[in-house]
Amino acid sequence: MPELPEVETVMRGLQPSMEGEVITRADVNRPDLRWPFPDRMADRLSGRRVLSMRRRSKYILADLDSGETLLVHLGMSGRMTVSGDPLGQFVHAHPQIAKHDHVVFHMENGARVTFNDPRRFGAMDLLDTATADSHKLLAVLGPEPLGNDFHENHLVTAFKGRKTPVKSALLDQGIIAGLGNIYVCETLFRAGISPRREVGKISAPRVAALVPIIRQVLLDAIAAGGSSLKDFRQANGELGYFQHTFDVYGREGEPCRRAGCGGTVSRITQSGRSSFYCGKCQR
DNA sequence: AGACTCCCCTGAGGGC
DNA sequence: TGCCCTCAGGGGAGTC
Repeated sequence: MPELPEVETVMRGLQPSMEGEVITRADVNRPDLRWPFPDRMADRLSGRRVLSMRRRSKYILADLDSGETLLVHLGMSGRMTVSGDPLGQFVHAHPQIAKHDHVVFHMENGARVTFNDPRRFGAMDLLDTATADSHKLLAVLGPEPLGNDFHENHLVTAFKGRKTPVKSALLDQGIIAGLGNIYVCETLFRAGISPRREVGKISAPRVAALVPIIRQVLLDAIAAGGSSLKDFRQANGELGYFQHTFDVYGREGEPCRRAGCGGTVSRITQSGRSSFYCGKCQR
């Protein structure tokens, strides 16, 4: 499910209920998600104040007053939703434990934050805040596409001489962090580049042009509250709606949206995942 | 090093 | 209605 825009949307939605607030109690309803939870996770969360929340790639990070940072990954089907807000800000109330509600945070302010993940590809961990960036899941990440470290030279260097298809390269979290299948497809459509194109054979100007396109695709998606296919929900339970503006993703057999193109959207499989593109205007 | 494949897991949707 | 098959937004591990 969640790529950078969805994780950013969830994190922003959680902030009003969690940032600066105390976790009175955490209910941990199973021993693991993708990996075992850290030792005594419920105890280490209970009574802690959340000092700040941020996003790195597809991870949500919450710095606690204990000197530890809670790391959350939503995997493919994970949701974090807020209910029980005493201000009535969140009308999506589900007071009972539903199927796949694996972790529930009870906030001192009355909010209840529920982590629900049917497929359990998600993850949670606790790390030392001071050395969080060197955590093995974070240390391997490339620059944030919306940050200053992501620029034309970075991509030109990363692509130089490599035979990887551009689809695979943009999915590589070590080259650029946070893109997933949907936004890579949409990016390549806007750039007019075929997903099969070897990165080493894309001219430097076309590589450079990817930078603002990637940023704009992500900003557009964040502004739309992310994309909801099957699973994604914002923290208040609402759908995102960027999926209504997909140019190629999920549009196999439908007409290309580029003005005057007249092509048809194709689907191919690359490294086990579907790529959608117009073979006529993406070269 | 780089490029594959497989796998973790549940649920939805299509064909019959 | 039900069964079986395929597929899904991520990403780590293992292999060549």
